[in-house]
Amino acid sequence: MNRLTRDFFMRDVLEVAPGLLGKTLVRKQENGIIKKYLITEVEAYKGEKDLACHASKGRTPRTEIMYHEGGHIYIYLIYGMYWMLNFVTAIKDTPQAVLIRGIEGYNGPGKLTRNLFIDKSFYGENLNSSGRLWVEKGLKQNEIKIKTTPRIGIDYAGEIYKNKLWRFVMG
DNA sequence: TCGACGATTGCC
DNA sequence: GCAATCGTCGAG
Repeated sequence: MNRLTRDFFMRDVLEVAPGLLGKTLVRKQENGIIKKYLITEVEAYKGEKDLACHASKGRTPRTEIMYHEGGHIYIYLIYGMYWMLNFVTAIKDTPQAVLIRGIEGYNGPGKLTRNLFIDKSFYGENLNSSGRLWVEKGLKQNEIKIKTTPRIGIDYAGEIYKNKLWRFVMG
């Protein structure tokens, strides 16, 4: 079995996020067909101090899952139209998540979820046990070049956090 | 209850 | 450049 285990996601988000580049996102559709995509672009959102992180506003019904242990799926709707796919990281009570921004073939977090038919119903599912979405090994870490940049669309996050190089792109 | 706003996208 | 479109959250 190539599925990444709980331990992979139980680390700090700044380790997990770049570690997800080159890994394989696996989606099993309702008709049983399995599709696999290399992960090419991610962003890290780290804790209540990170003003770009939804958890900066504390524990709410929406952010609740980020306070659980790594490996859970955090999904939310943005601009009334697009579902954003995130993976919770680290141990319990440290709200962190990785936004999956791009996979091979689809660039853009909204287009990605639309094409893979991922929506609110995935909220709270666990990548260790889900029968329809998980992550597997992919490229070897030494085969990958990683570029870092500031995160997209978070100008409101204040000078410190909007400039953090927490977007990771493969290639 | 109400209003403001957003980790985006695609069209003008 | 800007509208689409609606769940979430804090204020009233």
